[in-house]
Amino acid sequence: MKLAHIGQASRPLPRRFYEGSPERVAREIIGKVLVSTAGARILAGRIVEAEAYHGADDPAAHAFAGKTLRNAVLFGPPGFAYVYFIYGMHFCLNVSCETDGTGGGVLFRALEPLDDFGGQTGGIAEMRRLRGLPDDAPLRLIAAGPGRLCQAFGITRANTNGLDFTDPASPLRIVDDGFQTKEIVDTPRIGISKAAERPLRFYLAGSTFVSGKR
DNA sequence: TTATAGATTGCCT
DNA sequence: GGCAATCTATAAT
Repeated sequence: MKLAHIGQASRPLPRRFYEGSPERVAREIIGKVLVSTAGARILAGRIVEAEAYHGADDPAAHAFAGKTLRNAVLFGPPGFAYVYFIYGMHFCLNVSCETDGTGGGVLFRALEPLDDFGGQTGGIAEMRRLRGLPDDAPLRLIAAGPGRLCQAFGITRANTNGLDFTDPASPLRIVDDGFQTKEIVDTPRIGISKAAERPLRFYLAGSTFVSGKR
């Protein structure tokens, strides 16, 4: 699809949005829209859940042990995609935060699938196909969870790690479509065993697309 | 070199 | 609720 057809809302959030603490970025990214133009259809989803991961002071974070080949993106400039492979079968998507040289990032945990973006429709059918779900599968099964979200967008470490979210030419971007978030809830992070008490998980109050049991 | 835990998901009982 | 799937990073031998 031609980017020009997507319109004003396609302008990616600027670099400065990602500078500073992952905690602030995780909270403020709720309500923004993740957009992929990598495939045949434009895929879009509203970010309804995210978690913050710091560096040296956060034992649960990949950046905690210092910079390695795997987590190098977290220590680079803010606004870049960090994708890792976990449990032998799932990918998880993060965006780097903090200034160049400091480790930290935000994990995308759940999206509300959006069928049309910039006048293009059919995104939800494509996301269901990528997830291997039947045509009548509930919407919330598409991207409620970090692994599901990546599968729905066709995201792998090979095709996404290191992408610049702020580059207008990037196939993956985060945009503000004017959506007003009413209330954002913070809770402890999910699925970790270290520093599990810190309230660094944020989600859109009332959203049925948040991960976890219901 | 071998063992184990992991920012998860889906299927089984 | 329990647990297998299946690869990687890191700890232990």
